Amino acid sequence: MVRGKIQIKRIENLPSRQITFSKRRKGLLKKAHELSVLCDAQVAAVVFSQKGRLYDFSSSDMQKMMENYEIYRREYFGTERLQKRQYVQELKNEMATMLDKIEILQLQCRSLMGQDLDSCSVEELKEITIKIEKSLTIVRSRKAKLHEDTIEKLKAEISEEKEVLNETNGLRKMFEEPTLWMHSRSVESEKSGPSCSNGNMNISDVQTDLSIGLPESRE
Amino acid sequence: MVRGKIQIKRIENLPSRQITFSKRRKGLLKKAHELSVLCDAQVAAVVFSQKGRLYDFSSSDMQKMMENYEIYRREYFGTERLQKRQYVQELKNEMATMLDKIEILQLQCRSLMGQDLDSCSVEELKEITIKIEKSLTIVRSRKAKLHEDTIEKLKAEISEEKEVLNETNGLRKMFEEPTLWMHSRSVESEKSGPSCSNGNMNISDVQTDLSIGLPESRE
DNA sequence: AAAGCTATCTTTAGATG
DNA sequence: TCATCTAAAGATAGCTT
Repeated sequence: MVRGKIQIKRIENLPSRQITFSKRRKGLLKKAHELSVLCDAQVAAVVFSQKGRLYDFSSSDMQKMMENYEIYRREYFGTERLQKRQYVQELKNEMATMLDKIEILQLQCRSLMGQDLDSCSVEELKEITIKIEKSLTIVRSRKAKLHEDTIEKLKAEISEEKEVLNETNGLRKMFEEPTLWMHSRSVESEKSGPSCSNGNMNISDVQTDLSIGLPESRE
Repeated sequence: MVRGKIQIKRIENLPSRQITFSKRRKGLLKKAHELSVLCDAQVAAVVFSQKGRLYDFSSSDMQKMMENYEIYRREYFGTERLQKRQYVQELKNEMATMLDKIEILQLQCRSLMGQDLDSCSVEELKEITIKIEKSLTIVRSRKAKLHEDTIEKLKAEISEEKEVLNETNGLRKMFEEPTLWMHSRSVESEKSGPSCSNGNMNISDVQTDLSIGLPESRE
């Protein structure tokens, strides 16, 4: 029996829920009917079960009811149906604009592709020629730029490889002819600047001489 | 107090009816809410007072609810509104197609005008170049054709003028050196035939000699 | 007019058939 | 699944404030 009052939250037990649905649904529609009769009011109630079955009550024609609803909403919350008509109109306007745009673009494209020239005057043809030549210039310069970039990259790669090679050679020399390498190395570092991350520190700044005698000031 | 159970029929007493309306209306909407929560169902209730005031409850979007209702009932209802919605959908689809078209055309135009090339590979640039060069060829040949036509026309005009000039010169000569002219003219007319609109009548056919004496037959 | 009271009616949760 | 039962919960008619 009904011991405590139930809380209004989803009934998890499916059979219970179905039973309750059936009972309360019937109750709701009955109440709707009673309200409509007692108070001479327009009442509609619509219920969909979870399975999508429809149960409804309407004191008058449901369609009229819904139209009234929309009219009411239009007055208070903006002009839903009116807006819909305006909306359709706007869509159509937009489409007209788009059609124009498409036509213009198509003409432009065609003229750029040398189509539909029959109606063009010499002057117009000149203009088109100039346009196309400009495009050609732009595309060619872009292509040239790409080629240059590629060449630059390749050059960079090659010089890098050379450097690695030089270093390897240098190392080999260092072992094969130590004195000669030291000399060439110091000359090279004068040209290309410091190569250490430390900046001011340079191989040639490091005193590698062996001095014997009294200390002297270094500069 | 509540003596006997009430009968479900219109309450004639206005204040009573209004009070009952207020109370039962609240009750109905509450029940609708409870049903929707307890049974996880879609529930909507709409109530219009006699004065036309609206009170409603909907477990989900009322608009959707009504759409569902219409879909469910479309066998019984006319399909007017549904069709309208489909129409809007169709318009939207068409617009989407048009937008795509515009985009494609714009890209085409831009590429033909040498814009937006940053993302193009050398291969693509080559293709574009070829396209543009083709266009240029077409436009130039069209221009050349127009020029040729113009030249043709001018030539024709000139030769016509020349003819007129010749004729004028001829007339002048006729007056300046009649005999000489008559000779050359008759020779010429043998070649080119009659030039008068009258056909068989020719200037040289007109007897301009002054003859004195008896008439003689002419041939 | 709106809000509260309360006796009584109505609904309905849970059980049972 | 479905109807029926039952008592608590809930709704509310008529009243009061």
